[in-house]
Amino acid sequence: MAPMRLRFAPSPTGALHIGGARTALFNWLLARHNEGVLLLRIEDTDRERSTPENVSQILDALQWLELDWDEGPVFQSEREERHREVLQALLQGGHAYRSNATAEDVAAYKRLYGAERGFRGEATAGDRKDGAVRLHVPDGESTVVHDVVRGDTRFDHVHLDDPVIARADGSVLYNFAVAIDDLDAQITHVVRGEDHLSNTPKQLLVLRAARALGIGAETPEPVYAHLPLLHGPDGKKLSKRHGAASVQELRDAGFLASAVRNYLALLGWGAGDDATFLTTPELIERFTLERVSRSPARFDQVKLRWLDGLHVRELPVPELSDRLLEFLQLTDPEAAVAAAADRGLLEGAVAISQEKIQTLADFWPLARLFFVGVAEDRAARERWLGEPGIASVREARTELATIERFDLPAISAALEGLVQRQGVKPREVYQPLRVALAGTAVSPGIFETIELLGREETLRRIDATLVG
RNA sequence: GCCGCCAUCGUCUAGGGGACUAGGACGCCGCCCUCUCACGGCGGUAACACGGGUUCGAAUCCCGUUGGCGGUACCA
Repeated sequence: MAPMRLRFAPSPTGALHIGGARTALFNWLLARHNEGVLLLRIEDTDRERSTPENVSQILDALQWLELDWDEGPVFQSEREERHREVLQALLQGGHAYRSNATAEDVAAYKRLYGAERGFRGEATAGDRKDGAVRLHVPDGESTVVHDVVRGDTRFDHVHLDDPVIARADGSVLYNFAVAIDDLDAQITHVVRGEDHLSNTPKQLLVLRAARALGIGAETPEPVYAHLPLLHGPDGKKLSKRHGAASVQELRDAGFLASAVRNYLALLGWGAGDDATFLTTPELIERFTLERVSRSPARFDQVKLRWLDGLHVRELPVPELSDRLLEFLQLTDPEAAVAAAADRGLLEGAVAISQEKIQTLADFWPLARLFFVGVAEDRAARERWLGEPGIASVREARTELATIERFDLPAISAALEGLVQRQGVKPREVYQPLRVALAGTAVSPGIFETIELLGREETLRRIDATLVG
């Protein structure tokens, strides 16, 4: 059996949005699940908006998501010659024609014939070469789109305008380019957002006109699958307003790529049982088009945070440390330098912070005390370092200075003993100590923190507190 | 306006005529654990948009209404 051939075809009009990322992911999962081929095609026929910066943004986003492709990237703009060739064939074969009709003409037509009749242009007389190229839509017929997730949808031609497939200057438009490019690339499955469902009959019409002329006649029509759209938490179209709307923003907010893949896969697709935490190999193993749903989903960052926490906890410490370093380099270069200075310390801090963070962004506020010293938090000092707090820290210092081996069991035994002897609540001892060592009221476990800091540094910070 | 798609807890979803007094997850609330923050455990809150059919029986099938979204560009 011929391999499944899929494509992801973003238009570089800005950052890769979450919806686009989801489409890329589904194509990728499908390709990997079926051992097929994934083609990356950049749809840059819109010269105004397609900039090199936008292209690299998309490539960066895919790379970060760890979604690779097997062929391409193919730039649609580089296929101009082929497009003109097929366009000529369509023109000569009588499937398309030049029309001088302007937008105003079309509007006038609709006023005249009512909104239920699609626009049919007049072919420009003689051999004049000006005017846009329109595809001839056969009247009185209809085109049925067979869609794997939606079933059959019939589009009656009466309602369809003869679509403009090329500008007056001969450059082709989206619905033409897509059909020809998919045909030439022998794409077997077109998987994309539902916003393209209404475009599909036009593309099918282009495809069939070309095939009628013998162009790609041996290539079967692709199978279509239109994915439900993604909306913001308010049900409206996803935008910056909703927080992170692009892959870059997700990365900068400290999410793990594996968690983003996991979460995105759950939007419009379900494993069937109640599996929620799914590793990427599991996603590949279980993903099928048949389980894609038809209704739109909302992007909810709260659930993504939860899922990210699960993925953080699954990562081996060395790997999580690498991710953390990458993240800090991106968002806080100074912190990155400090964190990278001592690998052992970094991994120690990561190990005792791992189950307390949900995203990479949560790490530094919790563990900065190991790398850049005591923080300035007035409220924490006032709350915990009053008379009794200071007294308690002084007691703790004596304990910590005298234990033999400065390790976790000894430290916890010493401090627990102190709590018992003083007959106070544990927090009355631990919180002042925490503020003395971290400067803040939040840190990893106090015993673990002290052990990692080491006796010398622990006592030094305590002394600084007692003096100050 | 016209054409089309969609419609189960606040959110993601399971469900595809009787197994549904509708299941799971996130969130939220309460309790437990507890040195902070988290994690974890237990319990709770909460939905079949509405109206007609079809059927012995409908969340599941059909029609309509409403709502949301998409398309209707010499954008993609």
